[in-house]
Amino acid sequence: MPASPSRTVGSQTLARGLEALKAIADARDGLAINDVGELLGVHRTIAYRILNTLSDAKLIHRSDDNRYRGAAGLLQLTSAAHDAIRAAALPVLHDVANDLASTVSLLIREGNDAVALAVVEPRGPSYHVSFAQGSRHPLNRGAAGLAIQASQPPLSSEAEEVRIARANGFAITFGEVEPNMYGLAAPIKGSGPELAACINLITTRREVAEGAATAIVAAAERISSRLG
Amino acid sequence: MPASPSRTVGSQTLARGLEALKAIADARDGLAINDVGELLGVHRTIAYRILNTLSDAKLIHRSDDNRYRGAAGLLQLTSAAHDAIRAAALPVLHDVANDLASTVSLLIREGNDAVALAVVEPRGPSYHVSFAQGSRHPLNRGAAGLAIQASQPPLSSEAEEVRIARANGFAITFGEVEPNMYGLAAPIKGSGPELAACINLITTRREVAEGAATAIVAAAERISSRLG
DNA sequence: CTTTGCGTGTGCGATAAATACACAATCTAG
DNA sequence: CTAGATTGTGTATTTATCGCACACGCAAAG
Repeated sequence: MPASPSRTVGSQTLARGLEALKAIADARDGLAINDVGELLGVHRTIAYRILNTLSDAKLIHRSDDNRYRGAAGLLQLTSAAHDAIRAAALPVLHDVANDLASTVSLLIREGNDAVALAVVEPRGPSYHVSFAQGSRHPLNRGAAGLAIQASQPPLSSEAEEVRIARANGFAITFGEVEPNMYGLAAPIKGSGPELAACINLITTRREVAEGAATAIVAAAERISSRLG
Repeated sequence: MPASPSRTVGSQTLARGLEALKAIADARDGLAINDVGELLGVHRTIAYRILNTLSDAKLIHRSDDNRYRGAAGLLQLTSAAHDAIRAAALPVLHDVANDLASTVSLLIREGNDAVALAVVEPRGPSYHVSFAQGSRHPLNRGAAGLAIQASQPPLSSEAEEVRIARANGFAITFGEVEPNMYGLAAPIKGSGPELAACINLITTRREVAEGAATAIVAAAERISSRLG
């Protein structure tokens, strides 16, 4: 296999369709056919047929005003593979977020990224930071990446911080993902070899991060036990 | 426009890709390349290229065991158009579900269907019925369809039951969607002309349905007010 | 060690599917 | 009514897809 410097082979039509789908899902007020054609840089009739196919799949819906918006069929796509851990984690995340008045999230490993499966903000009008579910950052940056690696069996190639995190039961970092933000993460054990996960707290206040370790570790263990 | 009896024109490649995407998202333990090829009835290499494109879009992820599973990018597809009403409704739905120990849901109009944007089951080990979010049924069957129509300005063509529902502020039906199930629904007002919605309770017990009307109507109004 | 089998990734010619154009139909505005 | 903007469809052209052939890596068997 000659190391391929080029991009992976794919299919143009599908890629265009997915691009259109994402754009429509993101648009708060829908997109018209011409918007989509322009966005994709293709003839209007191409967009028309792509939109037809997406509509047939119930992933988008054409409203009476001839604009396309995301359809409820998108909700069915939330992967069954992640449903179990999400369902187990959400109530715990809510409790912790409210107790600590901070944003907490559930992250899993996907390739070399940590991605947010769920993000829960504290109830009420407190100041707190947040970020979008589905967002991702590299595994080698931030507390979440350390905790996720620590949730897996030790590797000879792993960094020193991972070993420390595994020994401590949690990881804490500052400014590695976002400037001036503390991250505190604990691995979720027993999530299986194909599902490495952690729970993560993010805050701007040092004293919150340092005082939350036991609560976060306990929450991770509660989630683990709910997975049995 | 001559009434077209044939199917809408679309694009084959995109349709196959979406079919693969749905199958993978549904599979609890992922799919291998050959599974996908067989499922689509196409050559393995076609599936391979489709899966590449879906992976590039971060909608699926290829794990170390070479199986494809739904990726967290799917979460980003939840339509921005529905985010506002979902976020406004979810806490209210939780409260009502627990208070009444019944499954409650948020439904919106999509064409001639009512589709479930959110389904919340009561906490705890009580007996209750449920159904999947994203599922749909025709607008002209069940309490939800009546309530959704009642949330819109009156039409001359609308059924008598819709007028009654609008006058009462809620609708109640029995066995129209599922046998032996009571449905109780209240329109959510002020959701805009392109977003007709209702809140719906489903139960097997007549006394629960009949006693819940005021609570459901109040919940619908709480959601309305949270949309301002 | 070699052989066999299985699964993955890629190059390439044939062809079916996507593309872009032309035109019809519909609606709104003036 | 005309003019313009938008949507939908038939159709020739062409390009992206298709499906095969083959190379590669790995693991179990001989």
